[in-house]
Amino acid sequence: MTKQEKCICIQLRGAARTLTSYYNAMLGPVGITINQYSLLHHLQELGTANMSALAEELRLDRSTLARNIKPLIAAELVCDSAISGTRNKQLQLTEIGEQRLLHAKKLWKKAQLCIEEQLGEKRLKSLIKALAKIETIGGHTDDL
Amino acid sequence: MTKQEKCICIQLRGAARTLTSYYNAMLGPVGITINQYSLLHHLQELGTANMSALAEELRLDRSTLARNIKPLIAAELVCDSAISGTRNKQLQLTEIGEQRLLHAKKLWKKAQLCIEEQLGEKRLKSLIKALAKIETIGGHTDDL
DNA sequence: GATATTATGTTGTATATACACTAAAGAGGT
DNA sequence: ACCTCTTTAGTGTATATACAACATAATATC
Repeated sequence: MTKQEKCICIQLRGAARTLTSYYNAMLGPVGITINQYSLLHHLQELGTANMSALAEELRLDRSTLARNIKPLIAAELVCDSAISGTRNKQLQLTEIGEQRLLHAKKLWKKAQLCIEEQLGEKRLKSLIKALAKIETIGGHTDDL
Repeated sequence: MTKQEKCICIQLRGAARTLTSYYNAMLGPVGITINQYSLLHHLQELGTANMSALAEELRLDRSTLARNIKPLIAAELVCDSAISGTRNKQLQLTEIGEQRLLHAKKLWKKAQLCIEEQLGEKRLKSLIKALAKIETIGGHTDDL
């Protein structure tokens, strides 16, 4: 083997798809995706947040968040408790959202542990480090 | 540090987004995305292929490929040389497609090398291995 | 207080992705 | 030739993602 001829980006994207599919399958019984899980989880951490704050927390574009949050609001897992007439939203989990997240956490943990085992401690550590390094490319070195 | 509390899947997705954005920026001058680059590249390798074969090569759903290939056909980088009335497509690069890919390859190489350098040989190798391991999860152990 | 600037959220457009379904072409068996 | 089963491509729907543009609210500046 001479060089790494295959595109690192494409390989990374492929692995992300595969892993997403795995987590989604594990979360199937709760009826949310891993992406939605992440959104709910971060919102719970924040307690309350407007779109901008939540988007920043999730490292997503505001417009992306606006679209991702729609099905969650429709399913009443998230609500906006802002006073009418104000532009600044007050997003938070609903009761149903809290319960759903609680349930999801168990399944998430199972999935996470399973992947950790499959990878092994050493490979996991180096993976996390490599991913962190990649995140520093092309800009945002702001937080942390 | 006790455990890996952050979701591996979400971290992987984030890194994939970041890296995609980087490759896309590098490919900007050619006017194609890294995803489209991958499509063109694989199609060139195959020479000629129908949708199913190309989708399998790319590890994508046929319907995904159908959508991804549309802008490339519209831009006349890819064409279908099948006889009219036949269902089986004969996809291949056009002249423009070949030229564009040739140009893109140079920029891709630059991006790839830059990332390889940033990661370092050791981290790169372990990353590739971890990604390969992840790809074996949840199914397709068919090829290789 | 009026105006200029910024923050905030949404919409339009485009790519990326998959599952379920449909339509139609091909292949085989009788 | 006719019928069946499979292959092949495309559509509908849904999520995920970002950039550009916009409208309006909030804030700062004068």
